[in-house]
Amino acid sequence: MILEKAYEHKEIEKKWMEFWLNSTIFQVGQVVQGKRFSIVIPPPNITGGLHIGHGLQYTLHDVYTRWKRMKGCTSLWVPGMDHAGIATQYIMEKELAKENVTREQLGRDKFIERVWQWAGAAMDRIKFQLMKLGSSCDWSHQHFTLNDDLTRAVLEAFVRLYQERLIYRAEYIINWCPRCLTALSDLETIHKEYSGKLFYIRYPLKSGQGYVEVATTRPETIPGDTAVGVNPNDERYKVAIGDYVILPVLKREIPIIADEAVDPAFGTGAVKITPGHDPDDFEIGKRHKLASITIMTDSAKMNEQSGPYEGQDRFVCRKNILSDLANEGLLAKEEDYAYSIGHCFRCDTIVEPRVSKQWFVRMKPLAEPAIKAVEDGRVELVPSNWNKVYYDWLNNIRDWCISRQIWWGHQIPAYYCQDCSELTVSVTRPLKCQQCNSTSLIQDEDVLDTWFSSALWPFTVFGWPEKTVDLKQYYPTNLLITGYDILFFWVARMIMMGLKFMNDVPFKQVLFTGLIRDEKGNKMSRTKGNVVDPLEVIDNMGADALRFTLISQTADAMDVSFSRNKVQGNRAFMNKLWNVSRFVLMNIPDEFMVKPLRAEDLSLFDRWILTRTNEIIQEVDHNLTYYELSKAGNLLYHFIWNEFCDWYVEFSKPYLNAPDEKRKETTLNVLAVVLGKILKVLHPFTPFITEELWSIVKKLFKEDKTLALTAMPEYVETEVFAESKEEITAIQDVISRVRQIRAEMNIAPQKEVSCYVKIAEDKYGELFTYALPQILFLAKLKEFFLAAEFPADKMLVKDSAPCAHIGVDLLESVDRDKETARIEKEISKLEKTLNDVTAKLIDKNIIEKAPREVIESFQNRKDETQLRLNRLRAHLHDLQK
RNA sequence: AGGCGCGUAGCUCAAUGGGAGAGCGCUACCUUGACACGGUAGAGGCUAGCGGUUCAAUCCCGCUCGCGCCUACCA
Repeated sequence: MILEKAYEHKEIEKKWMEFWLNSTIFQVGQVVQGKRFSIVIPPPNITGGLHIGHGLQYTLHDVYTRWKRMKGCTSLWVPGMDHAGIATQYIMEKELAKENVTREQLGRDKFIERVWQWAGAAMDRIKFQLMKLGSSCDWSHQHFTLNDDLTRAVLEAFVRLYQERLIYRAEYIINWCPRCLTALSDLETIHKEYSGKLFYIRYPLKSGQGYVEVATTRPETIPGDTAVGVNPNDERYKVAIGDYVILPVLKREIPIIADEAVDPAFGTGAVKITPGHDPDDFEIGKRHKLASITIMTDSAKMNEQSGPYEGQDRFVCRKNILSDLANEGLLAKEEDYAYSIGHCFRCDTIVEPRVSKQWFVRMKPLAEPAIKAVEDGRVELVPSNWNKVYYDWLNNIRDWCISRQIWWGHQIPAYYCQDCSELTVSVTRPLKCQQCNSTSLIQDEDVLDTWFSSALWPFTVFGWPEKTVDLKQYYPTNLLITGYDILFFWVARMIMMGLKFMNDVPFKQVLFTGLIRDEKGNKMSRTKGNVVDPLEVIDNMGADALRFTLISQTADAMDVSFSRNKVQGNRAFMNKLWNVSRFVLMNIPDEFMVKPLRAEDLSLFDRWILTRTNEIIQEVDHNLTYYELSKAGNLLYHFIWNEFCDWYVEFSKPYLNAPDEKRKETTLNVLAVVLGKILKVLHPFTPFITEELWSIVKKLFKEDKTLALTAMPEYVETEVFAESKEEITAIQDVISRVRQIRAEMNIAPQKEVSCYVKIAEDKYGELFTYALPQILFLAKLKEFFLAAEFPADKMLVKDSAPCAHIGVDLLESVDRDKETARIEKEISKLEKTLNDVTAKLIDKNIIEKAPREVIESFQNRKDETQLRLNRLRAHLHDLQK
């Protein structure tokens, strides 16, 4: 079978994608024996398609899933998606806006129905994208956070935490998005640097004798002030403590209080206290039993508490208040001031801290075991420099606001009695109030933070709270792969919840990936328009090329710049692999079957490539074990291209074209064996092309399994011949030197010349004689002579390698100037090396203190360099005669 | 403010306590029956700066400069 001349990924990827989709080879059985590997997907959300960052993460998932499968594990990758409450609702509202409909007009049920339609389409699209990428998920295990089974589990978890008082409902200051009209957790509030102003405002003393000056960035919250705070040790204000000031604008009396939290060095040392709209002030207010006044509506317009400003947007109000203060002479000064300000993670609106009744998870008791799990190694973070960040966050953790005032999500299973206002928390709707038996119960309107359900993902996908076989077999999972950006959002919370509900960690290792940036290192974002669509890249250059590029670039969770050029380079690599396979198949006769290799049949070249193949197999295994993905990728790239293709295949050609049938057959055997191993080792990285090639090559081995289900090759000691490497190096050196001379002397590539070598050691005589066909072929030589002395009657162009002194007879007059220049250049290089190494060898300190091996290596380098230098100097001398 | 990371060839990035590499780009030659998504040869770097440890530093330590990110209740 002859392959097409170039690798065309489109047809082939389509073929294997359909095969994988329609077969059950990636489905794990109900009850499995032996080693297991399980990994759950960080569920992509249904707001849109996958981006290139997903592409990286899911490629790594697939590499490990396939690798473990080929290493004999029952390998399960659980796919799924999450419902992304706020984000999805945001998008749906925008969709509805196109139809001039609001969600309120539609009503909750109809709205949810619409979102489900959207979700269905989105999930299909994501599944398609995952398939395009080559993902070997078990689709029979697919989950969605809002499906009935997971919903039940989420509610169950909520109820249990509530019963243990780890979930509570309280009035508290939270981050409020005035656009999404919902509470946000601290993590969903993105702090950004903001160039604003610091305003100094005078609050007149009640006595009428002067004023206290406060500094604030938010004058519009003045109507909410219920005190002015100073530090108790601040001499300037000691006498004022307990006194009252008149709140500007509203003319209300508020006390001057003392609190340690006030920094005397900042501003004027006095601060307005607004418990209703500032988290710190809220805490101070609690300590001093101050009133908390909410001065804005839920969409951040000033409310009736703001007197004349009622109805104004908060930023309009700021301007107006400032101008009123100025008119009254109460605005002392303003100065430029940069500070950070919270924004909604989804819609980027500036959040408004606001007091409201919300549901919270008590985090301290959950965080402690999670810290311990990483400390004692039950969970290993890779790379481990994330440990510190993880500990730091958990040690300073605050309670987690989990209620959201939206419709799309898990509705909180809390029911309020309309008659006695008793609260009942229950997975299923209670028939009557537990207190008064009233049947008039209303469920809490709010839904849970999406991340609450995500935190439960590693066990809910296996059927929790039922004690299922899956749960027993696949929990804890082996590995979690995700971006470091959701260490807190997700990883830490999963560990906490896993320990809480399963009494065991959710995964043993966490591999963090970097973020993918554009070619210039900028963050990708839809607004910048620099996002890369993985499907477009796959269509143009192939999924394997994309995968291999992503793998080769990822190291130590460092951010990577995505480069189309690199994908192009790897597409060329795929083509190279295709063509070397084509070469092997073209040379193999019909009916040929690979026979077991016998050491005595192997040529030097065979022994060498088998040695290298085994070394690579061992190294790649090591790299994957230690999450050195880019090393593994680069290793394979260079082995396949620069060793197998550039050298072994070329060495093999003279044998394939020679009459020695036995030699030819062994060579074909080795070509097939090495190619087969390459396809297997490469398969987790580039599944499509390797499956396709294997589907043809496998006949040679009388195998019929699909490549994904074959066993990963292992290091075979009997196929390792250490001495072959040095011998091959000598042969390569001779060939390279001749090629160099030819190139520098502008000898036409097709012109065959003669070559004379004076070998450095006897053993090379035998070696070069053995490799004569290869040397003649690859150096494009007519004749190759082993000589004690170079023939005196020839004008040779000479060079020197460690194994031999080489003279090439160009059969034309040598340009003496050119040759002189060439030799002088090389001499100067060698002289530098010689000087460096000689200096080391006469340095007493080094001689006395450096290890013996190092000294020996210096000595060897010196001898070798000296030898080559002598030869070239002699040659130069001859030239100048 | 604290923490983390980065600074190596034109670009994107590797590497190692003892001779600095790759991919792309660039130059020259070559359409040679696996491959022009190719081949052969080549140019290009006082490894950000300063100091320290060491016989030896691109690598280990400290400082400086530059860049990026994360955390934080600096009004």
